[in-house]
Amino acid sequence: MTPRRQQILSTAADLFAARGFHGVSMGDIGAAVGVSGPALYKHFASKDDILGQCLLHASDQLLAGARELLPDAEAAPGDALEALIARHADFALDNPALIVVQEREWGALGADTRAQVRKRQLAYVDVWCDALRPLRPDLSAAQARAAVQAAFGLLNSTPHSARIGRGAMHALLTSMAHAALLPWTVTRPGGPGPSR
Amino acid sequence: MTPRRQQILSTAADLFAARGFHGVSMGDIGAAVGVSGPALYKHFASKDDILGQCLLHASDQLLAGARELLPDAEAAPGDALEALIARHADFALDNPALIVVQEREWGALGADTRAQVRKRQLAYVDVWCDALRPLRPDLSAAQARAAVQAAFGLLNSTPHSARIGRGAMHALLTSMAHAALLPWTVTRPGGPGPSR
DNA sequence: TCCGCTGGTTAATGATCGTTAACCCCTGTG
DNA sequence: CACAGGGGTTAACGATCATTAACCAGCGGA
Repeated sequence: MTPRRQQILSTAADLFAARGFHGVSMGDIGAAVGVSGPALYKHFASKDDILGQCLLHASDQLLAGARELLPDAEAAPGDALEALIARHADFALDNPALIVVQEREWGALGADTRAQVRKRQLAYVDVWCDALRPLRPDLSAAQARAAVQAAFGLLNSTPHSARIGRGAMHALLTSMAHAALLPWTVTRPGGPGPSR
Repeated sequence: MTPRRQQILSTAADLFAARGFHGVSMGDIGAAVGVSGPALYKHFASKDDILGQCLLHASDQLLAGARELLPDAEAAPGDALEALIARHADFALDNPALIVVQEREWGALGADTRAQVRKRQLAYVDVWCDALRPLRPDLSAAQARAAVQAAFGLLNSTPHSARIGRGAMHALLTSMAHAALLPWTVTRPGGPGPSR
């Protein structure tokens, strides 16, 4: 993939995240990358194509990252979920625009592209559920999916706040997600807890 | 407020949540309430006015509901956060469209209305922080705000899943939010836990 | 040197949108 | 009965948008 394409996709994702797909014109995207309007058709077939490539790229990255983690965790199954949480937090902190666009604009996609993105998203949720369910046998399959989606909502809250540094945010989000999904495994640190 | 106005606001919120503010035309909103296009100007000054009233109404309801809870909780301060979580989960489950629009379209507002909505949202976060910080003295003010926003993200994940019934969803969300914000107070129920 | 391709440009086209204008019906009240 | 006003209609206007057309500069290979 040519660097121009990547630049356009990244810039468009930022604009879509800030103003919504229908709130951004081709002229806006072109101006943001230093060319003007119709030049974008040399790289993409249409505005919908730009959005589609954004979402396909984002869902691909998330799913591939999660699957990359799985072989390592077979020996210590309890750590798989931990790794998924940390990886997702990294992705959300590094690509807030992709996170926002992915959860906001999937309805603006054509049926075919939407199906492809949906497939990746469902597969991603499945990876999480496979990691969660052995640790939470009290949850039904549907409950596990809902819990995973809720954890995504927590981790994806990054774009709405981020007043503390990236490292602190990462630590906060991962610890909260861990507690939300595996509440009984939390150990109180040595420092002053809330009971005092 | 006349019932027609409320019908328009509610219908518009659903449409805005589904397709985004710029993805909905005045004709769409009119058709959804059974009138056509320009008739809406008998009730609202402009399309932006409709969005503004939606967001003002939503932020008002959330903030008023939270403040209504506070006096009752003065005797038992530890329960204030519990009540806020339960109330927010109720609101999110009952008004998914308002939740989506509120976190998605605030950027499309005019400066004046945006400031009003922002003020209510900040006050709402403050209510949560005031309830949380006595229970979590280990968190700085900024960390508490970020944690509260993350809890919102968790509770607001409702529109993205909701495959289990409302009661089960409410129980799941409140227990996860509790564990995420107050991890050390979680008690394992008598039933079969993950430790077998 | 000529040629074709890549990646630009500006102008034009047709559709859609927010908004206004002009008009109309109904209903309650003097 | 006259009539004012609330709530609706269709038609029209100007702006904006996605997309296409037509054209052009640079450049690597025959």
